[in-house]
Amino acid sequence: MATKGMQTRQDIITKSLQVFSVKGYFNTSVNDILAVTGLTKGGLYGHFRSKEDIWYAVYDRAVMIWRDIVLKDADKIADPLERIEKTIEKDMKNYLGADVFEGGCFFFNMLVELSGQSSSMAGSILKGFIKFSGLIRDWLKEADQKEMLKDGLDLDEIAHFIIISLNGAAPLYAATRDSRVWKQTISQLHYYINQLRR
Amino acid sequence: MATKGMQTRQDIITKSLQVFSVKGYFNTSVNDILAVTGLTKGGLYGHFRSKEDIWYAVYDRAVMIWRDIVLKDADKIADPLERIEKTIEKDMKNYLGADVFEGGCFFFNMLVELSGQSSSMAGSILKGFIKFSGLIRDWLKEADQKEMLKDGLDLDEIAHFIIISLNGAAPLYAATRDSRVWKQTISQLHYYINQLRR
DNA sequence: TATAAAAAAGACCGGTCGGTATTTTTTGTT
DNA sequence: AACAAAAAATACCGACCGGTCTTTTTTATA
Repeated sequence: MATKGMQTRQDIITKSLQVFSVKGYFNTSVNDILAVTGLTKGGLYGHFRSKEDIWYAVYDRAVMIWRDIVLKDADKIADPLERIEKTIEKDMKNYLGADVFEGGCFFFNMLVELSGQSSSMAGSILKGFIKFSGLIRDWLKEADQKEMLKDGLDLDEIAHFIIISLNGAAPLYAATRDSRVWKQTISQLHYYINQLRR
Repeated sequence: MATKGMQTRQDIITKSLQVFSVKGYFNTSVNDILAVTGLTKGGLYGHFRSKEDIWYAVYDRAVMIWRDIVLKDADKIADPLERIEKTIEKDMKNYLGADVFEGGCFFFNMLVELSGQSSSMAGSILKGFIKFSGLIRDWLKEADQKEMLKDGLDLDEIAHFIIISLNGAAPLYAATRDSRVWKQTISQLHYYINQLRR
């Protein structure tokens, strides 16, 4: 029944994701998307009602891709600190460093560009970061309960700081394409986390 | 001689800086700048030849403002590690947290938005970050020469990491307006730097 | 206060923006 | 192969984009 249409829809999302990640939201025109998909206005707007609609579909896809790379099988690592370090490594090496999105980290790029306009789009992304931060904090809490951490640490703050460092690395790598950026970030966060150990 | 004109030119730069920092480069239209300056097309284009020209003037101004807040009197602090910590604190508290630019960190926002288009504009900003990173590294080197640091540290890597963390904090604060973002970043970088001490 | 130069206003340019309505083509099913 | 429905193409819309040109107003100086 709905086979060809669904394929096209998925293709629009896949291609638009790359364009958005490189050119940003505002500087990507619908015509850019038409050029990259090979469609025409009518063909495109048969699948999406607006450019913003496309973006939301793209965002959902990006979340799936990221999660699949960074969080997959994380629960199989028993040691919570090792789990955190492995997640950091995946985020830097397999996600950012592997150029999964041509423009660097789709989420962070979009947060920067859209938060000034305080739209609901920026809110979607922010929620994602808060969720990721909460996950790291839960893992830290788990490590704390296993008495692996020093006393008196602010686990929320530490989780935030890790997210912040991962975020900060993304645009610098995207701008330079120098793999040292993410390699050094892994290295320094490894050092940082080791200092938390009891 | 050239008094009124210069005043207007400065006013255009001041107002455009805020608009660019909030709306970004592409989503800021020349009409936005006209609205905020109260000028008309003719009036504006008498002072600048293009939107990009305005941006470069804005960038130079932003550098001056940032430097004046973050680096002023840094050389008066004898202890290099203390100097680094004080600089971090100024960058977070007096620059980012003081909402000097409405949209957060002008430089980082612009780097994110413009690096995808690989224009010379992104290059200008990147050079600035590299310079800042080099400054921190020099200070670390100074600390190392004074035997304040542990052995075997990669000072370049550490400098990069500090810049990355400062950068990562900016958009998260801009999006949330939660002062904990920059406060925690100060706190965590303080902790991190202390671990470098011999 | 006359005057030339600087500054600003205002009308206008071609091109592109996101989006719509209608027609044509392709698709999957009988 | 017929046919209805889905998909895509085409032509078009008003609004806005960055930028130019000419005219009017304001400014500083003599």
